[in-house]
Amino acid sequence: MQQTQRDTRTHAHKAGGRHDSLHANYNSRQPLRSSEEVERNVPAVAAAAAAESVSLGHEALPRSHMVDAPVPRAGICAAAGREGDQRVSEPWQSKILQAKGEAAAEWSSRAAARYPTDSAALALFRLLHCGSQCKYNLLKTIFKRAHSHQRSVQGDWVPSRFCSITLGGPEEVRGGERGSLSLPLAPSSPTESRLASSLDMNDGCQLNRMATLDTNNNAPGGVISYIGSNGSSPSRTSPVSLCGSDSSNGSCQLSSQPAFPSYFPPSPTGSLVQDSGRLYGTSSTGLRDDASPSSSSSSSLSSSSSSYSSGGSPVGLQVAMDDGRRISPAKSTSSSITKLNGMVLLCKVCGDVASGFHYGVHACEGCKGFFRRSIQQNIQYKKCLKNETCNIVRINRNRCQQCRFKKCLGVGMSRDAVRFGRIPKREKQRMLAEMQSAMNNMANNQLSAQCPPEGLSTGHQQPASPLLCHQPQLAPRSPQQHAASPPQPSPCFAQFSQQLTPPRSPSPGEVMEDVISQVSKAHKEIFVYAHDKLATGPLAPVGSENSLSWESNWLSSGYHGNGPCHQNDNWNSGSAPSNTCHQNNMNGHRFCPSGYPSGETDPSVGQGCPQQGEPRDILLACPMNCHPHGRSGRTGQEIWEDFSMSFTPAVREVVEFAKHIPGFRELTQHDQVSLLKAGTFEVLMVRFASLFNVKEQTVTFMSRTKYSLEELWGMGMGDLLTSMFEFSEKLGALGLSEEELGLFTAVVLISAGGCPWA
DNA sequence: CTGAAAAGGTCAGCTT
DNA sequence: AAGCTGACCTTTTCAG
Repeated sequence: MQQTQRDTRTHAHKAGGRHDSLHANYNSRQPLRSSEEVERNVPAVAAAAAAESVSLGHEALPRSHMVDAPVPRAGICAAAGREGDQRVSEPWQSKILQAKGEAAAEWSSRAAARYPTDSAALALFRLLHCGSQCKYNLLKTIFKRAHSHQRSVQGDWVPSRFCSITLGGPEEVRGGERGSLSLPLAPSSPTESRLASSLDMNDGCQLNRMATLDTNNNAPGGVISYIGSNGSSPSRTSPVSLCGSDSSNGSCQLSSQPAFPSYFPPSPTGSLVQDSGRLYGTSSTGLRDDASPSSSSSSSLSSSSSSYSSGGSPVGLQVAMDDGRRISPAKSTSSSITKLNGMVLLCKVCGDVASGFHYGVHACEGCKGFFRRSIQQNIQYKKCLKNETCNIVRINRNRCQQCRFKKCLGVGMSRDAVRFGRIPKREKQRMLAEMQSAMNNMANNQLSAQCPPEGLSTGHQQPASPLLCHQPQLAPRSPQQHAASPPQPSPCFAQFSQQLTPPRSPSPGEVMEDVISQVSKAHKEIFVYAHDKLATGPLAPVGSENSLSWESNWLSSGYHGNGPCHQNDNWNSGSAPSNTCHQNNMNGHRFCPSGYPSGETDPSVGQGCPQQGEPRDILLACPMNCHPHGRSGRTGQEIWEDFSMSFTPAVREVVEFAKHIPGFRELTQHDQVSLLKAGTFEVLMVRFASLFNVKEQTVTFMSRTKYSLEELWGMGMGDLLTSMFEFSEKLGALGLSEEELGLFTAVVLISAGGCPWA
């Protein structure tokens, strides 16, 4: 059959050229792009727009909404079977729950009305709002993706959420064939994960620079290899060079890039590039205006880069350095090597020399062809004999097709790039215009049927559509533009349109895979410390290299001991918070308490926040806080500022992550804020779990200081401390992969504030 | 218009 | 012998 197809294609090609072939180019498929088809993709596009804009960012989600508001009883409290913080006001709880109910109802009805066929967004809607069974199935899916190490999912764990995560008991369930695009796969084994984690530090887009490619080759050039699960795939997709021995050649040129990756493969989350640039006060250098992969792979990645004739395997490969040295390319002259600052980029799938940026990742010709054939011919590969744990490297990449394909998807190769090919820019704009128009119409219809969404305390005019309201983050547009012209596609938006859900009706499995893909990818890329701490199976020992890398990420991503280095940070723009009562709210969870030495009363209770001049009494026992005891010479307000700012990046990441959950941005801002208010703390609890060393009964803070249980009790950490230890133990015992943790986090966030399983 | 980059196509050689 | 791989090639798109 495959041969038949192949022959057909070949014949067609020979007879009438590529445009007559089965896989004719995009132009021949243009008729498929009807407005309805486009509209079906609106959720995905909206997600892209969400990625692009940051309406729920700083302006739209002021501190008063994010932190000051009392958070409903955290699921974490229930994690240990304890009562939640009774100080959380009932009115707030009911408000949140009501908001959630409204959100869910509206969400579901809206989704059902708009998208009669499954879309990525709808799939998640359904999963999260169609009832307990669906939720249960989702979580089963998560755990079916568990890897070969032992774990268990107790049958009744879902209803009580965290508290039901149990220890022990093997469950050997492997997921089926993956069908997602840009799906970051988890490392194939905990050992590999930990290894990768230990390597993949700081910038999350670590590259392994091998000084030489060939022991016989003294070329000082290097290879940029992606370090990942299998030693060749990255935890991130961003190639950032490390300083090498030939640093004079600019191998450190990228060292000024933010720790938060400034380069992502084309995907919805490609917007992170821009967002991160804004958030972390650094300019994004990885993308040109349209964020096309080409630019990211070559144009910007390596201003000094060049493609030159070479090819072949790393063995014997001759590397041309920037100084022009070139040593006898081993193979033909048509295959090129992708270089970055004089170093060779390797295939993310197998570690071979990458020939370019193919389907969203740097890949070799072999993997490119393999992936293309897999998609074009929809090949169902034989099941892996090794439980899908094959390590895909150059020398054995042909041994297991299933694992190779899985790896291709895992490192971010896009199915849609194969399906659609390259989409002309004008076509992207046309599609965007149609989508925008559709969104406008829907928004108008909604507005006519309901009251305008509750405005946030931003002072901005509330746009009708979440999609539209995100535009202010982009270049200002004239009223005429708003009224008449379709919006100029934002860079990442435009890029994402190239990877839309295909016009055909995807199978439910594919839809789910796409949703999972988006969520897990967002989780992987947004939470800068996700992959090296939490996603690698059992929790890494606190204080280990991993935990330091986690902290390094935080530190390098904008936070420093002396305060944040963010720019355009409207939450914590460097000014002293006029109202720091959010700490008291956090204190309500007794996790980040304003602890006071025993015998002293907490002056902040009922009186607002500590005033200047009383720093000696302030204890902020939160892992995020580098200086829980404060520092000499600092006023109480400054200490609170420190603490506030140390928390900001974490909260921001949660918000960013939420925006990347398919369909989340379809909610009204009110609902989004409600969910975030309810869920941010819970998500952070999940993330903090890795800082709790159950065995040693210690917690490692941002300051890299390890505190014992007794010390923490002394700081005023309450019952939540115990709960967190229990939760950390249970969560860690699951050994969730990064992908699983991402899905879990999404569920926690969207289900926050109450039991979602009821 | 041109060059670069990324897409799809081809087919000799390899593996099963 | 059939199927697969991947190096090489052609085509298409886009930025300058």
